[in-house]
Amino acid sequence: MPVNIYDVAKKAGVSVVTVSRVLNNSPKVRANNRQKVLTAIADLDYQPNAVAQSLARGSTGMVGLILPTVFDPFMAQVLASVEGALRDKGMFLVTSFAADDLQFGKANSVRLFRENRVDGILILSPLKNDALFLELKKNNFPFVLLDQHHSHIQASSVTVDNYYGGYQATNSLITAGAKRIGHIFGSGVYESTAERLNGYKQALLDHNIAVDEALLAPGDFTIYSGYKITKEWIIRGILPQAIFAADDNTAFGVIDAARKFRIAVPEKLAIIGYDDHPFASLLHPALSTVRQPTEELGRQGVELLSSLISGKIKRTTTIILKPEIVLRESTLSINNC
Amino acid sequence: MPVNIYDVAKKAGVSVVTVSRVLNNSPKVRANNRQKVLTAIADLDYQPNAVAQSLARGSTGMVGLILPTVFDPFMAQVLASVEGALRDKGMFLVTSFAADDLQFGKANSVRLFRENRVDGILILSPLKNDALFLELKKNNFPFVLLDQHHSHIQASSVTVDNYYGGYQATNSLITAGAKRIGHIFGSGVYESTAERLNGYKQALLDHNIAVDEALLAPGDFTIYSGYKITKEWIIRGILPQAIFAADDNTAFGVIDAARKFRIAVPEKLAIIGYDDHPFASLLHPALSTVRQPTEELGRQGVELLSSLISGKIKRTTTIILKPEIVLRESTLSINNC
DNA sequence: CTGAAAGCGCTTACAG
DNA sequence: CTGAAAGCGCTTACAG
Repeated sequence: MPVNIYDVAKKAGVSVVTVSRVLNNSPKVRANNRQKVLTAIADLDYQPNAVAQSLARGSTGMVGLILPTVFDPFMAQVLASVEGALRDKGMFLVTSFAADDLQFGKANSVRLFRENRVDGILILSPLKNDALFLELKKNNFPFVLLDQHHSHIQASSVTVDNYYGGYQATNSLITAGAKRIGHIFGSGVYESTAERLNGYKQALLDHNIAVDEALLAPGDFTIYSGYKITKEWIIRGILPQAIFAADDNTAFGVIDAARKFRIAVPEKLAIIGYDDHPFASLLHPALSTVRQPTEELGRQGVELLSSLISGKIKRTTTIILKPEIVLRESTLSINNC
Repeated sequence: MPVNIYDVAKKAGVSVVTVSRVLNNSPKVRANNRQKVLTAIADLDYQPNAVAQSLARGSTGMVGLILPTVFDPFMAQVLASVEGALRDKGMFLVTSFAADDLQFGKANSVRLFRENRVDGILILSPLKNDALFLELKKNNFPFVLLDQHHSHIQASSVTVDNYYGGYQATNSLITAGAKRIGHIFGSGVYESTAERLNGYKQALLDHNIAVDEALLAPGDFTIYSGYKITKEWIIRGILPQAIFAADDNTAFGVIDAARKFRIAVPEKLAIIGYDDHPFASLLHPALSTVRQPTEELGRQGVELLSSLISGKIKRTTTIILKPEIVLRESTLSINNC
């Protein structure tokens, strides 16, 4: 039923080879013939079959993105960025939400490359998955890690400097006038958690502020954890003047708790989050935060992967991006008495 | 380099036809031969090439999802649900964020099916795109509309009853004791806006409450629009006792404004939103809302599309799902004086 | 139950 | 500049 390359060739009065050449913009086609082919294509409303092209060429023009979830604004932003970058290249995106089931051999994400459905894979995950990485390496399949670097296994990656982000966030609190600064950090399994924490500590030390273990508490990137810990600090009477929250969700919880106990933000409690959640600038008080370069993360990831696929780059490449501080109402200035 | 079906056949001492049969679980293979093939597959770590299978079979095992954005929790939930449903079927998802550029012939989303990259397409969009629908129809390509129905063009769809949602939301406000109930509706371009509005009006009428045009205001599904309109109502001294917001974003804006003007929620102002945003249950006061059956929307969409692809269903099918009221703090009970 | 042959719709040397 | 032939890696009647 659908028209194929032979129909076009017949209609144009040339061979399929010539049609193929026109399709692929080969320069060595006589102008006259090119025109005949173009006309036939238009008349027949012909569109080449990508599956056949993929088989013949040995590449599909599709890229896989493996990510744990899309309910996190950071993940969603990178996803959108990756899709946009691929679209600009005329490529397609196959998404696989599969943080967990990677261990199974026939996992969706493993099939993705083992069955040659895509030309390369982007892995956006704060968690390491050695089984997947090894499988990729064993098959010599092009892949790039996003927001994660890996020391054990040679792998190209694009990451964001979490130490820098943690340092700058804390620094902005110090600049606002705070001396006692708490930090609610994220889940321990993520590397970013330790890196942001280290940045926090170093910023304090650089300003001769001793690290107070009582003002360090483990959150889990949820509103509730921010709420609970802040409430606890308030009740125990050790609420600091400022809090650096592991992410904006946590920060929203901190604000929620402060409001409940009628503690003025930022006058009595300054807060800075991380990620620049869509709500950060929209709710009151507007939340200061650390914006991650998600657009660039996605774009650079696609560029790097493309180079790996085309073979332009052979060796492992690492790109480190810097996050950006965004100051809003929640860190305006501390009332220091 | 990668091992193919001929390598397996040779190793197993059978023909590729037999290998293919084992791969496709054909019953007519002698147990002995099946075992030899299985062993060879395991030894060689063979995985069939999906591209070649697609070409030979005429189907790819991939489905496309076209959606405008992933930054909306409703969209994100449906996306996740679709991916899960496809995964369960062993199929893959190609995502295309393309609400706008559908008009162009070589748009990413059009190439998706014109180039036979997917077996069917799911369109999740509150906006009509006749050009795309017609193109799909013309090519006789299987597709299902999600959260949208179309009267002009015959198309299968899975939708959610917005009239019912609007009616129930308003009804819950009446039940809570409110008489003067405002409604901040969504963007006019969406059909859901008019449907929810109609549900709102009918609920009022059914309780002998006249519709007050002054308490109807156009929002645009943003926090800001909810904030601005509520503020205006407060300043003009016409703030109603309760507000049905077009979605949770709008509702968050309403709460934000109420807080700013120190109007107690829900005592002085009851609020119900729509969508059950992840934050709805986490911030204080917890927001009452209308939860859409996103999981089922995605699952049913995939099922319907599968039936269309396999040819089990030929004619246009419409499935209408009901949303569910979720009552929380923001509508607890009105202080009616 | 098994396999030789043809076919899916393209692209790519190769020869002219 | 052009096309006949082979090949990409599978599946599917068809004959045995």
